[in-house]
Amino acid sequence: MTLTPTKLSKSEKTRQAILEAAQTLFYEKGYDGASVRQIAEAVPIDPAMIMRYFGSKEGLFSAAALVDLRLPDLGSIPRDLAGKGLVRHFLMLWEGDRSGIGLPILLRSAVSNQNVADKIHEVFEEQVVPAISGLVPEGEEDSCAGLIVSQLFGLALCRYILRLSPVAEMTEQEIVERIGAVIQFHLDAARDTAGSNRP
Amino acid sequence: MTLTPTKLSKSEKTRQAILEAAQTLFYEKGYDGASVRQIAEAVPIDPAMIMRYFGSKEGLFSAAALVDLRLPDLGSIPRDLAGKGLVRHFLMLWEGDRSGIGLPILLRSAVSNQNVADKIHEVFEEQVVPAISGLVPEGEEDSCAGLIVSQLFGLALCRYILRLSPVAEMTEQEIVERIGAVIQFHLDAARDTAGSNRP
DNA sequence: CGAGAAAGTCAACGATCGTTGACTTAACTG
DNA sequence: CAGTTAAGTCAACGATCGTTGACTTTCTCG
Repeated sequence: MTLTPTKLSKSEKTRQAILEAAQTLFYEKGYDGASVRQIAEAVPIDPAMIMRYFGSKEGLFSAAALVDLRLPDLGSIPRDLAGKGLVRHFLMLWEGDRSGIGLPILLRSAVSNQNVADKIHEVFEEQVVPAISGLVPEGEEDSCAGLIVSQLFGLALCRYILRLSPVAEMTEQEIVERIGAVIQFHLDAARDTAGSNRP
Repeated sequence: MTLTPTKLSKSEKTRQAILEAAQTLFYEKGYDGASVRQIAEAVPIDPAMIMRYFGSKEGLFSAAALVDLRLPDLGSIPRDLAGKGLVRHFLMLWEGDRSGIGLPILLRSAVSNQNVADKIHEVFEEQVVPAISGLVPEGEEDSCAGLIVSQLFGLALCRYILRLSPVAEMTEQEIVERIGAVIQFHLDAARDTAGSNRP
């Protein structure tokens, strides 16, 4: 057989090892701050292997920072719980297992890298806007989603990146309640203001 | 005289020129992204002069990223206008003249630099918390300030750094109204929840 | 003018970076 | 076992970085 003795071929195993080390370092230090050599040293493997498996540092980053937000169907929960639900889901991307690390990686690197910022635009349009489009009137999805993302990105920035004391030390529950109320506020505001400026 | 023929001594003029070029480039590309050589080329001057005037790249950054938020006295305006006022003032740091560029510079670099993140902590404790401490009950200042800063930093992140379409394209007035309402929401929530979890 | 200080230039240092190609070792196949 | 392919190592490339010290130019003042 050309395939796996136990589960994964040998090359696939090192490929995964590289990917995990890359995710850890890209998450901690961003795209520019994490060097190919440091990632290789963490595996450990020769830096040249990274080029063989992923072509370039950019190729490695693209493979390490895939984002699938797996946003829940907000239509299936009571409308007035959507705010808290979104915050809880968002917190899990940072505090949960490795499967949700894509967005944290992107956010850490987007500030100093326009290509990465563009990737966030894609995630926004393909995953965030559709998820909340059922909750707000037509024509309000974009601006409402933008305002919600502003609050959630600001939360992640202060809590996980800057580690601003009060925000970093709040319990998960406190965050869900106080930020959830704000997200809910945005959702309700979008419903209320709709039509007020229409022909 | 040893001093100025017109207004500034020659050395002070180039010092200012270096500082302005540094602010522009640090703002656009962050601490790591902007090199001493690029800044020197923009002045234009030899890179060695930067070391003579500011000692090191860190010294230049410290001089370029001084932050004085000049927050207004929130006690002198109606309490229910504080939210919008804070947002308006915050937007001016990015869209106003060069005098308010300190925080934008810090924010751009803090994501990939722990030293800069610590500087933001200082600004938070010395300037932000005192400014809003008169508006919320004792014991709530820190958490309330943290939540407000979360929203404002998230706004700056999406509007000026990521340039996320809906947030970047809103008019200043729209932002003031919709984000201002959220800031006001945080302030009111801090007043309401005070005492509910007290001994 | 001429001496001395200030302002500015120049070339080079060691370090790190992403990337490459030649080479060696391990694994699989006939 | 022999031969081919895959997996991994090694040394080096050109580029850029922050920083340094020696040098030259410009200005100031006795």
